[in-house]
Amino acid sequence: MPPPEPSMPPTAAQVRQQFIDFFVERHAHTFVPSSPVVPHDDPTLLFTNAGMNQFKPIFLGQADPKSAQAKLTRAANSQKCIRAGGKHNDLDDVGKDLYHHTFFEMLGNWSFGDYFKKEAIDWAWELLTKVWGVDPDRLYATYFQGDKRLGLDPDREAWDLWRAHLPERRILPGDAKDNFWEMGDTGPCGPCSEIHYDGRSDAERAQTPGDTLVNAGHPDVIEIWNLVFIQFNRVAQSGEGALRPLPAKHVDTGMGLERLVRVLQGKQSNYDTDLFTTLFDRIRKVTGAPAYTGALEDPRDIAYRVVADHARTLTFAITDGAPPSNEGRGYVLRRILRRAVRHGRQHLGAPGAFLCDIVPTIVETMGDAFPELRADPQRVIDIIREEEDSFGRTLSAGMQHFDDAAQRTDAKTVGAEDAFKLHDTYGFPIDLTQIMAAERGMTVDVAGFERLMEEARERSRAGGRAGGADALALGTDQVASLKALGVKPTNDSEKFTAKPVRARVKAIWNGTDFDEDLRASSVGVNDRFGLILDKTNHYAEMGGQVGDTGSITKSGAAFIIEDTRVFAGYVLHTGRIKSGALRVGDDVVIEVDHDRRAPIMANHTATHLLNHALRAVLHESADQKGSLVAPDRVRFDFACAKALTPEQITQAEQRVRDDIARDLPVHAEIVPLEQARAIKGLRAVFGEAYPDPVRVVSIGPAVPDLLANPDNDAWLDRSIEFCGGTHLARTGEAVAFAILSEEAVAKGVRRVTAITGADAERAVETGHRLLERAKAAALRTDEELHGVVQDINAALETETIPSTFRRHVQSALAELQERVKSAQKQAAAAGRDDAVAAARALAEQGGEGGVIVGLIPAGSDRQALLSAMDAVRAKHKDSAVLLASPDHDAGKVTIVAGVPEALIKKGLKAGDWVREASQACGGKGGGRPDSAQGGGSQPENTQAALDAARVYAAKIIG
RNA sequence: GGGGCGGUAGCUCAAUUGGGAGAGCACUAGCUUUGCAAGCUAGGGGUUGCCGGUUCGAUCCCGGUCCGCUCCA
Repeated sequence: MPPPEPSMPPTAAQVRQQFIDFFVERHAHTFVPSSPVVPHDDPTLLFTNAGMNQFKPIFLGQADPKSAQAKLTRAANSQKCIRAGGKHNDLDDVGKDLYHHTFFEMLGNWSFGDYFKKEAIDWAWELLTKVWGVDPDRLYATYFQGDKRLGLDPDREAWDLWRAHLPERRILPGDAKDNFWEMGDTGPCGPCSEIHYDGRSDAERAQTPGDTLVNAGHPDVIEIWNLVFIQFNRVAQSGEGALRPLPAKHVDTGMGLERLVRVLQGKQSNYDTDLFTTLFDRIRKVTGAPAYTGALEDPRDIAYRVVADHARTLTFAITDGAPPSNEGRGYVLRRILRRAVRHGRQHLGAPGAFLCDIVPTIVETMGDAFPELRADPQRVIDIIREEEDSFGRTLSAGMQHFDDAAQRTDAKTVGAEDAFKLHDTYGFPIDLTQIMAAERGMTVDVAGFERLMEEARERSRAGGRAGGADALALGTDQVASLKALGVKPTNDSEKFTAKPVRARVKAIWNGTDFDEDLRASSVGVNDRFGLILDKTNHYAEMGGQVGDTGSITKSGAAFIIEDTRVFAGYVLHTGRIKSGALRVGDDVVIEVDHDRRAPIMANHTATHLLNHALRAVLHESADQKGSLVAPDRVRFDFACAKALTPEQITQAEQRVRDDIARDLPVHAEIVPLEQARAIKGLRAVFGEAYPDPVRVVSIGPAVPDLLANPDNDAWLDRSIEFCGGTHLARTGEAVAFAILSEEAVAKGVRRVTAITGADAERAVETGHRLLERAKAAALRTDEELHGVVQDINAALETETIPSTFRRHVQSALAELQERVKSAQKQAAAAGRDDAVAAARALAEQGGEGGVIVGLIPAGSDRQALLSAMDAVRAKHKDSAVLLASPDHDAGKVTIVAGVPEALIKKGLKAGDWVREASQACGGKGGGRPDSAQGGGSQPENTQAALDAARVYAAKIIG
């Protein structure tokens, strides 16, 4: 590899490749592709934030000896990293300076018990100065100076090794904070050595020596490479941890690509390298903003940096399976997206959605290094566009609320309540509210806002703790005392057969202490206890399958098991003692409730078939997001952006039915994880950590056949999953299957609820019956139809029926509903005509003294009565009108009244008038002075009400 | 898991002690205009998400439920 021409600095893509080639070709490393930015098997991490993340199991000594990973001795790659929202959070700094990123690449090389300090240092020096031609006079190295308090010696070894390349004055000591690396409170750790680069001008360098600026926050004197030498293991000991030398010493290095490229391209800013300039061009195009000028404080240039950085973060995160959402890491991503959108709209003048249009450029420029970007860029674009649109809507709603709030207060401060509401309800970050306030010369009550935030947090926490259902859970302390008592983890191998088992009582847990005995006579009937036996046939709640119920008996004593759970290997049977007494050491018989277990098994097998069917009908990406396998139903959550179409539901349902009809055998076998993972089409829950060896449940093909030929495409057509649950022997035992509903549970996650067996058969039958009723209803008369439709609707609400039937019944009903509606409308119109006709007749009789009171037959149709009143008042504009209509069927009287301005002045208010009349027929009423309504419950007293109205009006008007 | 907000015409949204469901745009028809993102007039379009309760009367109040947004854990 010849050094590049000085006049032609390498591109970022070349730098990345040269780094990898250097270690792979020249020093026999294995290229291990970057792991996803979303760590799948490390719940402690929000995002992958360092190159070593995927190698953590090796450092921790937890890698499966049979795995490919365990065979690695040297590795190198460029790892995608995101630092946002977690412990390392650079989100707030992005844009404000020239070198922070939420997304960046970490070049790294690793030794796993292979080479150590000498090679790491020599190779780093070789690559930087020989391959890339970095000026050696600008380089500095640091080494660990030791820490007496921690009992650590200086890293003389590193110092000596650096002396081969650098003069003494450029090898600088560093304290434990900078130069001793630890993963956590315990575990592997060791000193590290950093390489710094002085990028200042020659004049500046002559004036101030670089060694005073290393690790001093100077923007041009920067750390570029960190070499970590993992040589100790910190073990927990009373008081403080002690360091033990590791038998296998490791090297873990990390070099930020963006910084390195900046150095190699001779730029003052990471954002001036070709990693970003192409993005800036694109941003300029899609926003129409003036070109990026590289200024530190210009809001427009800040916006450029924010948008470019965030677009990279979002593109990679979504590609790796983490879309923006309303919780967890998805929520961090949503906030990143909104920050970018705000900057783009506010400072770059972006018209509408624009972030999504940057994605293709990222795919283009980085797709070679990260081929996963090319898999489905349109999906990424769609997700971002949808988020942008949805944020736009929230934004305009919030703007409106802000305007109201700003107008409401004459002071110069936006109140804490308003600021909080904007945050809490409209998702306005407090800084956005502050910016908008500043634009109007106002400030925000931030202290009050923080107070309200704290209160809200407190409420949330309090809510999370509610519920005492976990009173019988075993915590770490209880597990420890069980161990101290010599109780061994429960042998639950019989859970798959569920045959009765003879066992011995090992512990009795009352929620507070472990008891020696449990007597029915001395405890309340509702008191619950937890029993631990030496062995069990009960399945403990796990993997979505609910725990078994059953009984524990010996002669003269019976314990009812209401639930089964497992804590650290101890299977806890919780429930109540029904009779007699049980003691620790008793020999008992434990039996599973088969009537409940049988449908659970059917439902679990059906869940697997459903999982497979959904993937076949929808898409590979319809990953399982969770499930509940209960005796009465199956709940299956999976990733899916849109609601399923009725056809898709029907297809998925039919596929499961077909598999049941085929009566396929269900195989389950425990096999090595590595081998199992190779099976084509195997289904594993994303993000779940599986044991090794792992249990494979295969519906159809036998497990040995799978292992013998793991690449066989035929396996794609079968359900093969990692699963520890209980299953049928053959699919035919499930008998029937029906999908009851399909709904959204969160953005991008849908839920299907289904049933099997006799329940499913019944549901189908009920569906048929309702559909028949809906069809038959079409023959009814308009008058009858209303009631019939209501009845079927009510049945639809309460009955359990498959969703396909539900949909058909609903659409049949919708048609009938239209008929009911038009019939009702017609009847109402006819009633109104009659009422108006009667009103005209009444009007002909003339107004006696400006007051017209009369009975109109309009049933309880208030509208008709009001129309009638309008008809009367059209003839007698100056008269006060009160009309009443009895409805003998409903047992009600409806009254309306209207009074002209002149008579209101005389004291006749419509509200009072109506009230007077209503009281005479057992009711109440009220309204405005010019118009009021009322009614009563005694239609036989309608005449009395009218009389009362006449008397009252006469009295007031005189 | 807990909290806040919303759901009204095809679309965007109004509607205060609970008292006759509206506007703009879109749609249909007629008129007008040489042409125009036109103008005028009339009209159609609503289970106020759904279920229940309180009430003489509920878009409005209460309870439940579904959907969407949002904050927190």
